[in-house]
Amino acid sequence: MPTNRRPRVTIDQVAQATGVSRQTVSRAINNKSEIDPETRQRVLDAARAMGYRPSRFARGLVRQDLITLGLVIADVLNPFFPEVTAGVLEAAERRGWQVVVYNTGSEHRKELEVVDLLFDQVDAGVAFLLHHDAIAKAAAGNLPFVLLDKGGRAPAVPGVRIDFEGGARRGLEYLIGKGHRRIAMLDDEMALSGEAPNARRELYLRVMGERGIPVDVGWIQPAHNSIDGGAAAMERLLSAHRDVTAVFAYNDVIAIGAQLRARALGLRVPEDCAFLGFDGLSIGELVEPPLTTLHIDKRRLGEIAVEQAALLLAGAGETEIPEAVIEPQLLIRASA
Amino acid sequence: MPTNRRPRVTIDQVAQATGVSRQTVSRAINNKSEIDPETRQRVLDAARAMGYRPSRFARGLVRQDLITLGLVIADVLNPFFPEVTAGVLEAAERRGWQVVVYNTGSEHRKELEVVDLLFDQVDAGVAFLLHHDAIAKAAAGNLPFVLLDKGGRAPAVPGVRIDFEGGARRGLEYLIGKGHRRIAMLDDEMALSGEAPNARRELYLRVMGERGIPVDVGWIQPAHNSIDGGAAAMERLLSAHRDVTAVFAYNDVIAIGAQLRARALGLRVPEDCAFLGFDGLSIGELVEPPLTTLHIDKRRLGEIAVEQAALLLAGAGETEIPEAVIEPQLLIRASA
DNA sequence: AAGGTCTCCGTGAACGCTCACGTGAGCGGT
DNA sequence: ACCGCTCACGTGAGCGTTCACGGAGACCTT
Repeated sequence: MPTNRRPRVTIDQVAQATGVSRQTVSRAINNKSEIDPETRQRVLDAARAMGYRPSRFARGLVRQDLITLGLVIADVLNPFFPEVTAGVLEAAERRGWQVVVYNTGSEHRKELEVVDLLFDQVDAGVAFLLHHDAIAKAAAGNLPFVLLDKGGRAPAVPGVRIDFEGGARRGLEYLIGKGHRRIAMLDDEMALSGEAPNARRELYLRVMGERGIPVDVGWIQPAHNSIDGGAAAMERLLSAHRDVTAVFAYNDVIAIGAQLRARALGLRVPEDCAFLGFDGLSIGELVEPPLTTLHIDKRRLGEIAVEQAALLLAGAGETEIPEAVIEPQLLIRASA
Repeated sequence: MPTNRRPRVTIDQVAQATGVSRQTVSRAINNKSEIDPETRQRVLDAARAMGYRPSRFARGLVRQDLITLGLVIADVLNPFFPEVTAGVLEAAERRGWQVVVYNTGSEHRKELEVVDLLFDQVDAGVAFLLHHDAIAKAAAGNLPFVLLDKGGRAPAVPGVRIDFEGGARRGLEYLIGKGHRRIAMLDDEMALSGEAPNARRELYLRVMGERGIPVDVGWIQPAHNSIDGGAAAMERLLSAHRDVTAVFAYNDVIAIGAQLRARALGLRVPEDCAFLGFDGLSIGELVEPPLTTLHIDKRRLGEIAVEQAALLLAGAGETEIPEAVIEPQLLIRASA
């Protein structure tokens, strides 16, 4: 259905129509000097009338300074990503780069596809990638490439590491310190299927072990990464283990869904059951009671990644990139 | 601090290093036939070793089919925009377009800047623009250009119109039908400063007039477009007019902030004061009680805009673009 | 009148790639 | 020995710009 493209109007055609050379047209279009004001206007008028627009390809070919950054995220609709995006956009703008955005939904096929695209379309990439082979593929090509959230995995790839271990530990110890013993975990079903080790669940098991608190397997519920997913998981959890006193969620979105459902089912928060999220999304302030969570500076995360990409682009070796770690901070609101 | 860029490795250099012609290198890189498997491997290895990556400019110059869409939004952090973005991204991906995103914060200077950038960097633009001159500038250039949310203003520019009048009327009449008479409005301070006529406020005044309900000027409070802004505006409103029974907000974000603050100040919702938002954001479900609102299909909005851009790109005149209107639907949750 | 400056404009060349060809080597069939 | 075919590869041209020049004329200056 898309009709055939209209043919491109070139600078030469404008030149011919105006009776000048292409260089003069170029001068007019780019607002340069060495051109008679009247001629400039004539050219501009003709250009507009003919629908002329310079080819960014031809331009980019000759002036090598236009940089495009590829930003790969999992889900625009998850509030986590817009915040990272804000950081990336800002840092990129400061450098005069433009940013093209790709959404993968963490689907395996899509991730691989996007990595391929990246090589063709951008000068550097900054990405959330879940699947091993997509990461490997991205790292293998010779495109400056930075991983947002590189878990313990993929040490060879430059990127920002979020210290999930430290964060989860702080959170769990806070819960335990408050006297909780029956602490359930609502895990991301994706992270569960992914090949990457899940730092949050591992830490959960480890800390519980350290404190000598027995963990019932039923306490770990996989949840779809969404409000509804969290709600459904909570309902499953409750039907089997009504006695849990605290819930540690994979992230805020799941935590919020869970807390909402728990309240709908008549539980008091935090008296009957406390909730602890992860990410520090601002929407955590909207629910009642406001969600206690491990806050990640997502904006900074995006900025750092761009800085690293800039270093890579400037010719730094992958080993020269300084390690960057983001430390989640316990943000006590009221749900736990 | 950014070191000097490393020079670009060209196809000819790879060719020379491998002892073949550039065409053969091209065949290897692009996975084409008419090449010996062993040669291909040799070339690929050399390319990787030398850090070769084809120039997207040179490529784009010869094959004319790569399309880049520019998406201009006001604020990534406002949940309204990610939803639109999702629609745009999806529609663009279906067409094999890539999308570059610009954030303006609705700042006048930034809007003008971004419009300039657009002309250089993309093949078509889809934008939220608040300021008149930015819109005019965008429309004047000969870049296929579509306005997301074209208010009654700018009839010459193609774009999607959101029927704020119809929506606001439905919402207001619902409130009035519920018996409310002292209905305040929390308006966007930006839209107030902007030159564009504010359909929501106008409708508010008109409908109130039609129903013979006198409006106190103090009932209209400007609010910064954020949760906190809504909260602050609500507090101002309450300190002057404690007797309002309903609040009609410019959008959900402001409504949520207002409702949160009202509850914090001891008001019961909706008994003491009802709240009506605009946009239909999913975060409206998180607050207590869930926010009643005029729901806009934001995803569809993005999709339609891309469709129109595609039409324009295919050579359709601006007048041939079918009018698209999005109708806000009253979504009754519990806050009103 | 000769020289010098300024203003305005045009001409190759180059950017890095792909496309449409052209070519030579190898091989089987007659 | 010839034709014809396939396979692997190379060559010229062209995509649409900008950059570094070069040059013609107008206008001063001495």
